[in-house]
Amino acid sequence: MDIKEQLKIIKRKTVEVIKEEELLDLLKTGKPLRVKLGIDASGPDIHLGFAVVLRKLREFQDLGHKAVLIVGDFTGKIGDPSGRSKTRPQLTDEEIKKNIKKYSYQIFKILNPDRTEFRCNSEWLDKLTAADIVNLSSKYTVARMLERDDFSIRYKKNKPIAIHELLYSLFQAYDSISIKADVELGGTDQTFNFVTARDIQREFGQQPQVVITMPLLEGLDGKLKMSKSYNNYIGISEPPKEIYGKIMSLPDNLIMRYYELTTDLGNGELKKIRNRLKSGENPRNLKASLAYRVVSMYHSEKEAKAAGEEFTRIFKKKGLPEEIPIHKVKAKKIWIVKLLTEAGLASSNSEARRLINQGGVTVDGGKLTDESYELEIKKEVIIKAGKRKFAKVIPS
RNA sequence: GGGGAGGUACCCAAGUGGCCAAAGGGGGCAGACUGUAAAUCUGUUGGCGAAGCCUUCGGAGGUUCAAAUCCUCCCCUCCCCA
Repeated sequence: MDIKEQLKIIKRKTVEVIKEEELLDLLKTGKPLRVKLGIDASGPDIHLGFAVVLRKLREFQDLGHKAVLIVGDFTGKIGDPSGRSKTRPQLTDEEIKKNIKKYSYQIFKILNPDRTEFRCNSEWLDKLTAADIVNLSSKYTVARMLERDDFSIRYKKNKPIAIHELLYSLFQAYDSISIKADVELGGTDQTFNFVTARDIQREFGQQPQVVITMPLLEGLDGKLKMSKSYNNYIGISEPPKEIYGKIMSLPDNLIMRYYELTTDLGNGELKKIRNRLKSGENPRNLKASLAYRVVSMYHSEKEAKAAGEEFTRIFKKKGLPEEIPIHKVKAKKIWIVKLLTEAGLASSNSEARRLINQGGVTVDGGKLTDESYELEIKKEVIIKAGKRKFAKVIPS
């Protein structure tokens, strides 16, 4: 393919390419490029935000380049030695292996396995001696580290920054050296690390990597970036109706953003959708077709359709879902509060009481307001708690 | 090493002997409304089958009828000086 054409594809929907001329030169060589992407060894769900980056990586693969996935198992194994971060628990080799498996299952929904190389950074980081680490850290200064937004904010706010956090930045750079990355891909929040890597690579006599950053997708709350720790994410391997429902719960002002970043629609089609929104079409419909698209991408059109129908049934028509979890009860009579807790509709008796008092509980469609009610279990009964939780209670 | 300021629930943050299961905000949940799990408004937000009790304000002890609050020791963070 023509190099200009390649460049155009690569640049689509990116935020920044550092530097474009260098990328052009690399493309001109005609060799498959090594495109680095770092992933977390703790193996969380891959969400739509990360998928933005993965889909870009897939585009590289389709142009004949190689994806090099770096599993951060070194940092994973150490955990956070200061114990400050709960999100960095210590992982064993076993767990890491399991996580990689779990990861690849999700990743290959997007990437092409034939052009993917999985590497663990403990491969080279484990081998570093104290002398190596001193040498590596001599290549960078504290002042430059503190330029990083995240660090400078914390520093100004008198929040702690542990020294190993600074080191981790350097280790990431060292990853790039070890795998001889031509390009590194990631979200805009990673810019600093990626650029640091360029400097360090130069110090080690290596051609600096080209840095390509992608926009950060906002999460369900509409404000913060999508992330597991904010619990505002949509995982690509979540069940179809979860993905569908979560997209329906997006704030309306995020509709276009999601169309742009989570689908492969081109400018023409995006424009059409933008016009439909402007002309006053019910945003609900546009969200529904977005949800349909996304579910189709990661599951199938058939499942997307089913998820859509289910959504209409439950929320528009206030009906019942297709499948309702069954809860068997032995006793002839049971206290409603206890039943809600046992059936998993409430996490504690207190919460169950709250639900009842707030009018969130119905039994076979009838609202229940007495928290001391004893329910007789003679036949099958459908309990609904809140808008989305159901249980079918049957005598056993 | 010396001096100072701090550590409160999911997060931020008030409270400096009883009225404190702990203000306020964020987030979560529920209800109303609707176009939907949008937006907006209202309510609610430790646990235990009533009263009452139990656990929770960095940790361990102590004083007191009573401790987030006072005392002792310890751990952690930040600032200034060296």
